[in-house]
Amino acid sequence: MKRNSRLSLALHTLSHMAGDPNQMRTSADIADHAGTNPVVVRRVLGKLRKAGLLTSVKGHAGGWRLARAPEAITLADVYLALDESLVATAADDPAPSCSVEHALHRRVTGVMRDIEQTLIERLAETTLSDMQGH
Amino acid sequence: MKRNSRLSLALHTLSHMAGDPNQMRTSADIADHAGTNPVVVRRVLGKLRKAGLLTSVKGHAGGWRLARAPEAITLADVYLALDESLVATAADDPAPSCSVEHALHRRVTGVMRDIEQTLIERLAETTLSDMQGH
DNA sequence: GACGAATGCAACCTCTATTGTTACGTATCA
DNA sequence: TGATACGTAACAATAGAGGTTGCATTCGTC
Repeated sequence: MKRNSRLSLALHTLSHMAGDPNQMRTSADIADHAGTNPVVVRRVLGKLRKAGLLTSVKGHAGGWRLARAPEAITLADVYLALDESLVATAADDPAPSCSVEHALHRRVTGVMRDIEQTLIERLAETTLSDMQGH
Repeated sequence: MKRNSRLSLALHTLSHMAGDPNQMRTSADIADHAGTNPVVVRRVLGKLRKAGLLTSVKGHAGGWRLARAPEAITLADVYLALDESLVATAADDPAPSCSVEHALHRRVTGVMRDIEQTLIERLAETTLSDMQGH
């Protein structure tokens, strides 16, 4: 795995879980299927848990499970949970001194923010159960 | 600069050029405005040139200029010229052995490809001249 | 209560991608 | 001929992500 592996891992895992929502899965099992490491899995799934998409149970017979029905989880939920803004630059550049450049800068960041927002709206139209369909 | 700096630099430069398409700009000037380095600028703008969005002139009084009218350059052109697929995993994972996992894998990559395609379509709706309007 | 299994989390290493920088070749125009 | 600017290669420095180990904590079972 290399690029966008977090999003890929999240989608794989969630899609897999959506096929049998009641089954509890351990990070070790998931890591085996994904060809990675339990700690890496817990790292990514921890973000999904914080976003309320998954629940985790500690201790013996513990593991991970969907927190909601697959119909109630959209790809936008997943994308936002991972908190990786693909398009938008997160206010990294210091505001330029020149006022003309400043206006230009605001215009560019505004456009990129719009694009990101549109992408999120499109993602919100697809749920995990939509992905299940053959 | 850190994340998506290439796309950001490209959009800044192109948007700036769209405001006065006939003026020739040197990589040094652009680098000054963008707060970076002439070589970095030439690197990024070289991709835009290969994609036919810019023309460059060597030698004395040389520099960079738009190759087409601002109305004829969309953000999708820019994105594709930079050749950085933000969403799609470029067939990096080896196909899983288990057939069930294989089907799941194809489903997930298909969804990610759709997402990328959606993003590109959205980008194609905005031109450089659209960005000029405040 | 003790033991095993699982998450939660921190620290670290390694690898890769990107940026920044220097240097040099080449082309163009005065 | 000389100044200017692109084109490109090579290298250092940095940042980010994945991988790994270790350990504390929690929960079920014996």
